[in-house]
Amino acid sequence: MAIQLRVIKDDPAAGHRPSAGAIEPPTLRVGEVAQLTGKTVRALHLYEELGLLEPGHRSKGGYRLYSADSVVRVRWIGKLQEMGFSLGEIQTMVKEWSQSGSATHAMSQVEDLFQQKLEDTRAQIQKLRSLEAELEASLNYLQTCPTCDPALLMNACTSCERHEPAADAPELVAGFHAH
Amino acid sequence: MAIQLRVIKDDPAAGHRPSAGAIEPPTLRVGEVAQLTGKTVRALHLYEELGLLEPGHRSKGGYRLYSADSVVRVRWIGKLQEMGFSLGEIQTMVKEWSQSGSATHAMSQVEDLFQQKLEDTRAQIQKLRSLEAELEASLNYLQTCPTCDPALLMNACTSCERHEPAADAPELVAGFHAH
DNA sequence: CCTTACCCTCACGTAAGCGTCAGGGTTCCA
DNA sequence: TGGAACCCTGACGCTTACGTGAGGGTAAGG
Repeated sequence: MAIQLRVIKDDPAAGHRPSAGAIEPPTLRVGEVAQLTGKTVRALHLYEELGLLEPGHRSKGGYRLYSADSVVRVRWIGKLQEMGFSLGEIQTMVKEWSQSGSATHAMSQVEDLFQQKLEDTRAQIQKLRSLEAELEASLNYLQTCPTCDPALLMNACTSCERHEPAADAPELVAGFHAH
Repeated sequence: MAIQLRVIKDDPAAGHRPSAGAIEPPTLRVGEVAQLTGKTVRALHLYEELGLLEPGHRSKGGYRLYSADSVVRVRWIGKLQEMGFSLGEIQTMVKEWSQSGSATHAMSQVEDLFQQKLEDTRAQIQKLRSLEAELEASLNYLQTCPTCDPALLMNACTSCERHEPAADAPELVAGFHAH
C-alpha cells in the first residue's frame, strides 16, 4: 500500500524543480489525484463529464495531467458532497459562478445556496430529534411490555391493560400483530 | 376528491353489520387502503411482493381484499420508513419476528434494531450539527469577504490578507478558484 | 525491445422505491 | 346490458454516483 509518486517527464524544458512562486505545470496523473483525494479514477472521470473538473492538459498519449489545484478542487467537491449537496447542485454552483460576470453576484448566489442548505440542515436535525424521541419512547415501551407477560405480547399487547390505549408509540409495535 | 368507501359484497352470509367483537371480513380494496394510508397502489403491491403485507383474501375476480389491520400495518411500515429503515430492514424485522418461536426473543431482536437505529440517529444528528457549524462558518466567511474587495475575491481571496491563511472554512471557497 | 503498471474510451450494471404504461378482466349501479 | 371506475399481472423506466469489465494504447525502467 505504499504510495509512490512517480516523476512525470512531460515538460522537457523544466530541468529544475519548480521554484516557489512559479506556475507549476500539471504533472499529476489521474490515479495520483485519486490517491491524494480518496476518490476513485472513475469518480474523477465522472466529475469531468459533469464539468466539475478539468485536467490542466493531456500528455502526448492522451493521459490527463492535473495540477495541485485539482486536488483542492476535488477535495472541495467531496466536502460539498458531505454537506449534502448532490453533484447536480454542485454543477449548478459552478455554472452560476463562472457565468456570472460580477464576483459579488456570484458570491450572493453561493451564499443563497449555503443559506438554503443551512436551513435544510436545521430542519433535518429537528426531524432526527423527534425521531430520536420516538425511538426512545418505543424502546421504553418495548422494555416495559415484557414485564406484563411475555407470551401476551404477540397477540394483544397493543391494547394491553398496563399501557394506555392511546400510548405514545404503540403504532411501532402494532404492525407486528397483523398476519 | 371525495373519498367514498363503497360497500363490497363479498360475504353473502353476512347480511348484518359486523358486530363489535366479531371478526370483520376483509372488505377493503387496494385503492381504498391506498387512500387511507397515503400510499399508492403500486407501493402496496410492492410491499406484498416483499412479504410485508398480505391481503386477507381475494375476491372471486382476483381483487385483493384487506381488513382494517392492513391499514395499521401499512401505517406502521410508513412509520418505520420515516424512521430511516429501508424496506429490506423492515423485511428482516418481519422475518425475525415470525420465525422466532418465543415472543421475548422476537422482542429483543426488535429492541436491538431500534437501539441500533437510535445510535445511528444520534450519530447522524452529530454529523448534521457539525455540518451546521461548518455552513455557519462558511456563510460568515462569505459575508465578511466582500468587504475586503469584491473583485479581489475571485482570484485570491483564498489567501487574502484579512483572513487567516488557515481559516476555518476557506476550503469551501477555494474550489471556485480552479479553472 | 519488453515488461509492468497505468491510462484511454465506450458502455452496461447496480441499489431503492416506486412510476408508468400495456393489455385485459371485474364490480356495481342504472 | 351497458358503461364508469376500479383492479389484475407483467415489465420496463427513473434517479444518483459511481462499479466493473472490454478492448486496446502509453510511460518508464531494464
